[in-house]
Amino acid sequence: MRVTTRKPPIGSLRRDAQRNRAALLDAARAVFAEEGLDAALEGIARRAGLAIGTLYRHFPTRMDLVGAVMAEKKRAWIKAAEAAVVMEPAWDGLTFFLERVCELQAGDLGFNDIASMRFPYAAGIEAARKRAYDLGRRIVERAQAEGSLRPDIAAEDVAFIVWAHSRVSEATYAVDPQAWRRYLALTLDGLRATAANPLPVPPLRPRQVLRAQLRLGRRRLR
Amino acid sequence: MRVTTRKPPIGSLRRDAQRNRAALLDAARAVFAEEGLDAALEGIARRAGLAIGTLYRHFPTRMDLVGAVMAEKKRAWIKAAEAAVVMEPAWDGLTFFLERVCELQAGDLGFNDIASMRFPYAAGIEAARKRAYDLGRRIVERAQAEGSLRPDIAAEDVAFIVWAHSRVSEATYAVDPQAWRRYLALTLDGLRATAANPLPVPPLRPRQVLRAQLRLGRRRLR
DNA sequence: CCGAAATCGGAGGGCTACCTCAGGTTGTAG
DNA sequence: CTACAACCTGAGGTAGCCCTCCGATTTCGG
Repeated sequence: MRVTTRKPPIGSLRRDAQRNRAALLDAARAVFAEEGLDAALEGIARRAGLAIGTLYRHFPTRMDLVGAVMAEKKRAWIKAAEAAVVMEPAWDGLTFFLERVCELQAGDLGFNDIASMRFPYAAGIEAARKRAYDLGRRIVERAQAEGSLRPDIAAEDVAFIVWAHSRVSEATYAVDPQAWRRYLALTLDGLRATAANPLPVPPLRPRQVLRAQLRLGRRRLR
Repeated sequence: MRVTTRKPPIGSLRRDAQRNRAALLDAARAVFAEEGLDAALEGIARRAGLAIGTLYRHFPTRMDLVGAVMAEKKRAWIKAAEAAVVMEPAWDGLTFFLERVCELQAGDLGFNDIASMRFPYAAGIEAARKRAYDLGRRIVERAQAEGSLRPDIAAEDVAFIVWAHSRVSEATYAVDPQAWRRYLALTLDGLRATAANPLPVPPLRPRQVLRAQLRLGRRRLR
């Protein structure tokens, strides 16, 4: 007698579970985009037409769901940075990077949160942010070496742009989905070497950026 | 028989009520500053050492409390604009105005909300914002007439700065209370006529600014 | 077509916040 | 000192959300 019992491949899901998981991700994508990462999980389940228990079975913690929803955007973020860091002239790399990040942020409050806060217990997200910020540093330094980016800027100042943009797109996206481009262009004009006037205070230190990112999070999650 | 009953002057309060009202305002000032205008009213009452019913007796709606707490800052806002609009050169008026507004926003999430959202049912606040925005328009136009401010800016673009700054100071204030000055300086460098490069999209129309302000509010209040 | 395992539903307990109101307390005019 | 209006309290009803748990349902290999 042969034991032909074939277990389903590890990690595979029953068909209904696959369907439900996909529905949850779709709903979460939409809701997180509209409301941010602090959206009500019950609302997501409702929108997916499923019970709250099902959501928790698939994603035991909020961050599990967030991680799954944001996976693609996270990859796009890194890819943009990797492309930007080898562009020539380096100024184009900088503008490409910032434009791409802002594009990802536009109309997606969830990704805004990803880009501007920290989530100490979500390793995947933290890794992506660290990678993006490290690449950002090199992008900045290359543009400075080339002479196009004002030399009194620090890589840490990029965080300002991300924070600022998150609010701008939150306000304007529904009203004019392209409006943020105008604001980003103004910002870029202030970053050119030719625009430089003395800055009143030194940049944040890397540690301070991290603390500032945590601060944003404290208000809304967990 | 003479009726000598002297009613207390209209609007005057019993001494204990005066004390309590002041305590509520103090607590609300602190809590709104830390958490924004959507802070829990029960937390404010708790912090004032009073029962929630007392808070509601003094301030029947949240906006009554907000209005009372923000009165001074509202006046400071208008005063800054009125001073700026007659400064010479006009560029100094513009920078003074923006710096002053950002200073008011810094470390006060409540005033950030006042400056960047709309509250259709709070007439006093709406009047102040309208006045500030009207003066802002003249400040912008004067600086353009003088040639110091780039001509492709619209008064509506000032709203971008307020929105952006609200997030920047939210993130950074606790970590470095002066950091926002650096970001504002960068922004100003992008506004100089000498920094101008073509902008990709037209400014928001006044109506769109109003709608965008409402949008920010929808997420957090009422 | 059966039965075990996987999955699902949704009630339920816990929490926090909103806002109201009836009953007790306090300030003050006279 | 008194009486009453003004004031204060905090329990209580409503609501939304979190997260868990277990009985009911569904899937799927054999």
